[in-house]
Amino acid sequence: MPRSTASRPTLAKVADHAGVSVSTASLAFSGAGPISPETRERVLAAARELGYTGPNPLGRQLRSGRSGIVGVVIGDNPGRAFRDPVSVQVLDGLMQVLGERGLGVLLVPGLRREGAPRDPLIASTAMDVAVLVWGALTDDPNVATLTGRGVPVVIGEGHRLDGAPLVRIDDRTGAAEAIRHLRDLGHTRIAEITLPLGRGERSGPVDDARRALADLTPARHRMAGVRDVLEPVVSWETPASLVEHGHAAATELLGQWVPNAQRPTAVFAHSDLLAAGAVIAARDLGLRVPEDVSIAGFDGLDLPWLSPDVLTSVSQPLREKGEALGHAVLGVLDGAEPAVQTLPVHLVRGTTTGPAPAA
Amino acid sequence: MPRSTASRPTLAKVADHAGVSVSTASLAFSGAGPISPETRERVLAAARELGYTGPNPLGRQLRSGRSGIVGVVIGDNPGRAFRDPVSVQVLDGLMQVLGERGLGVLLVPGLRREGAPRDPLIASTAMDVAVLVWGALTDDPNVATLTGRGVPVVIGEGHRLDGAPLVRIDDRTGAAEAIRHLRDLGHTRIAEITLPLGRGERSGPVDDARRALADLTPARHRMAGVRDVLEPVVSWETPASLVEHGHAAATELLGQWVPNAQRPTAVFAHSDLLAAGAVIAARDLGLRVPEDVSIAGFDGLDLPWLSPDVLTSVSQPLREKGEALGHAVLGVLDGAEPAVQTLPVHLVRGTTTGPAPAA
DNA sequence: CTGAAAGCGCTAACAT
DNA sequence: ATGTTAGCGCTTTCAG
Repeated sequence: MPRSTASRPTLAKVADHAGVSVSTASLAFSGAGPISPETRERVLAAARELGYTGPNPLGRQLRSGRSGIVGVVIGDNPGRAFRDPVSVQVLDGLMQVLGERGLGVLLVPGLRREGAPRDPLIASTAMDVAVLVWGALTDDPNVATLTGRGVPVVIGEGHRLDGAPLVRIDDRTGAAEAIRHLRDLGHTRIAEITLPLGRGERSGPVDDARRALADLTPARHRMAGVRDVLEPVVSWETPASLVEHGHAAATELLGQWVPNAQRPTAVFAHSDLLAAGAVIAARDLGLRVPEDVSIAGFDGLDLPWLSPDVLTSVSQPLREKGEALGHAVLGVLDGAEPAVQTLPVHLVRGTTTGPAPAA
Repeated sequence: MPRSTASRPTLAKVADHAGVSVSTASLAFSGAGPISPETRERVLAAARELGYTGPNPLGRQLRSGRSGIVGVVIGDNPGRAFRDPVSVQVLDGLMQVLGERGLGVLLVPGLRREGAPRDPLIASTAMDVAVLVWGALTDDPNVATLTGRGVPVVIGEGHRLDGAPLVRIDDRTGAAEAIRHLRDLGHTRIAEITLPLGRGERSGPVDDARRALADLTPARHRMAGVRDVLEPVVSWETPASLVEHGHAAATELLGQWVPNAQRPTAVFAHSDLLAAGAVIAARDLGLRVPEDVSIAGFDGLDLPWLSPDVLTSVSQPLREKGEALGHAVLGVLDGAEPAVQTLPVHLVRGTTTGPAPAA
């Protein structure tokens, strides 16, 4: 067995040992051409003897011009990106599809902070395609760097980009459906807890000016959907889709209300994690869900720890979204025309929404 | 702006355009040699004109023999691996350290199922080092494949492997500490909810024979730590560290007990997610925590959704573990001697453990 | 079916 | 400080 310090055998050595040419030896491994079974076996035997485990990927990559690597650009901070089950399920579907084609997924942290130097990985790692999954902004510098390098981009969230496939969900319709559901239950004072509208961790009420500036598409489109049905009595921005931020926001929205009669009777949160935080906040405030306050979310996550409550939520097909992104990547590699694909969402009623309390 | 279909300019073209040799042009980008500021600027200007954004990583990699990629082998299933906050935090620390050295992290799914063909990525993707973070078994076929290829391995969980650095936590001491805490509170009937002992999703009671076969180190060592202090009245294996499995296990352990007087007064779970499931199960059974039953976990996660309860838990330094793994990887690349590093853990008391109820 | 030859894009000796 | 040269390991025409 060769020591790790020893140089590994090369295809040339194997060919030599088997008494064939390198090109023939190459064929024995790739199977991409005619070769007699005997020669093939002879080459493989020689390889076995020399401890050659297959063509060096680096040589293959340079020759073929492809790395077999798909960069997945995750937002601000890896820890945050993966703390969110939404991201995780999308990634899962994506890896599945890419894995079947032998493509590896490279995690690339995007901008860490506003104005921070762009990640060197974005600027110089080998990748055949980059997938932007979380929070691509208009004029995102990462996008500029990548396309400048000639790395094609697939957008999994964010604005349409010329020449790049886009996979999105029907945020606006979904949000509208949730609000319509609440309105049909008799609710008129509905509060909204939003996802982040842009970079810079902000929390607090959203006014029309701020709303007009929203650059992150999920929040932007879901806010629009809400207002397709009615104007929320108050809209509260959170810095991230985390339970604790939903809790904090709901505590503001439900707890500080004087006089009590003005308190919202329903809360629509832009994510299930935020909604779950709101449910817990309601419990902590001594409010019954849904008798005193109805709460609906967005994502359709399975949250066993919210037991016995089951969130009413706009369910989005997360794995499918990942898979669709994967197919979009394959399409790019195969030279297909970039397309926009919109995945449907639908409201799933749980136990956290009910009729508005009698005035 | 060149179209994506057009071939990108090469260093040779840039050198030509700037009127210098390729090697000089290379120096202008790498900075790894003497070059006059003027020439350098001339080269960069030429590059700008031609839309050359830097050396092609594929060429560089082949030449230098390094891919700049670290493979992170995740257990069975990506979705599962990232649903667990423990994995995520470790990954976060790892990416941070590697990112600072310009190394990218490639996610590699390990065995999907028992007997499934090994992932082609393991067998043939370019990586300078592989990190095994989740559930490496004795004689793990992935490990064999990787070392056979000459890819050095760093173990983040699992058995010691000759020549490979190992980063572990002090599972056994931590578990013992948790049990000692419970015993000091007067508990004698303590039940245990374990992490998976091996492949194959199993759930049910663990007897001595099964325990002897445990191949996954976290469960193995934590079980040993428990028994350093006392023998649990019952030990229940789960198929994965998920809230729902903790819930199911605790429902068995606490609910089915006839006569009631035999019911365990405390539960130690091998993970916080399992423990959280146990807390919820206790609530669902109408048991007060900690008055009727004390519950302790392992990991030291922040679980805001368990509010108002705060888990008593053996806290492990997850980010630090990831960082230590990162440094171990750098060590391997720098030719350092492989070492074993054991990180300390410590018990953090929350609100879920209290004195044993009076008989 | 097999072999010879060219070259993917780059870096690192070595020579100047 | 710059240029010349020689590959890194492989795949892929193109001949035979």
